[in-house]
Amino acid sequence: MQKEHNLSKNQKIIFDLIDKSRGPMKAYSILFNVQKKGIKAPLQVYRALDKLVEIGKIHKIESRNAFIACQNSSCQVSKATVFSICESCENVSEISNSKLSKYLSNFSDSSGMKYSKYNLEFFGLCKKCKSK
Amino acid sequence: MQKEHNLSKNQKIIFDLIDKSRGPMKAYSILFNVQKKGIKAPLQVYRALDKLVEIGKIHKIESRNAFIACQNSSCQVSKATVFSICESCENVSEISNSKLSKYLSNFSDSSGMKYSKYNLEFFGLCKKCKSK
DNA sequence: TTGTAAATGTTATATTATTACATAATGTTA
DNA sequence: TAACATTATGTAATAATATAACATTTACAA
Ligand SMILES: [Zn+2]
Ligand SMILES: [Zn+2]
Ligand SMILES: [Zn+2]
Ligand SMILES: [Zn+2]
Repeated sequence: MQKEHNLSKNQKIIFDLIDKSRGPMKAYSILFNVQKKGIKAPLQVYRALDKLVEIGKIHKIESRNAFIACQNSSCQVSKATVFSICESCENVSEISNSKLSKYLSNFSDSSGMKYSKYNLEFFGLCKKCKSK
Repeated sequence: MQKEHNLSKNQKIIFDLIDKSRGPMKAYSILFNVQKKGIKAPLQVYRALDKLVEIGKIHKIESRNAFIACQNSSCQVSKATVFSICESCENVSEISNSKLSKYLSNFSDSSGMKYSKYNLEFFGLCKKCKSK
């Protein structure tokens, strides 16, 4: 049961844009695309992005400084994320592999650290790009 | 057997600084610290960083836009990295766990993607910060 | 309805990273 | 050694990413 978050006006505009986009979007590209809807300043974009990340509707692809809609309906928060990134065409997908997730969520080592969150990015060539 | 890379002047200055530092360093903090050694421009720093990452002497902590010396003598290139990051004190360590590395290096899914690289960042509280 | 938290609007600025172009050092091969 | 290619450097300008500070408004619960 996923908590229903009532997105605010700006949050909804920005989420819809990212959700419809084919790939990850960068903050200033988002800004450019929503200016006709009245969102004029970077900060308005970043605030919405922060909130959307916080509630798990989108994730940040750290190595790309870009944002993608959650492709995994069970992600309530962005605290256990795995992505595959094609280094040629820059296509990004969210991987949901329960065995991998379980393995990572249960990971612990001798450092005494308590891990509450992780982000994993796999890089390589997608099917299309491999065959070129 | 690790290939010996003869670092250039700037590469050496910047690697030594990062290597001596207690934690990850940011590019402009590096710049500030090496100005007395004649490195005056951001680009000089970024070029050295790029090279050092390429040969695996340092790694980039993507979520922090910061750079850390490789703590794992067998890392010849930055292509299979795992870090633990304390969200309170920002302490970062490179995790070298052969079981985990093997698991991740062998990971494949049904997407048809061939993975050649990964970066995993674990977040949590370190021992010290937990007990505060 | 009053208080509080969340969201918005706006301007300015900080931080991170790259482009473009010129020159110098290094290493390889003929 | 001469010629060539590769790698590294220097410098200036600018692009791209992200936050600080402050004023106001909206949503919503006590
Ligand atoms: Zn997700
Ligand atoms: Zn591809
Ligand atoms: Zn390493
Ligand atoms: Zn800590």
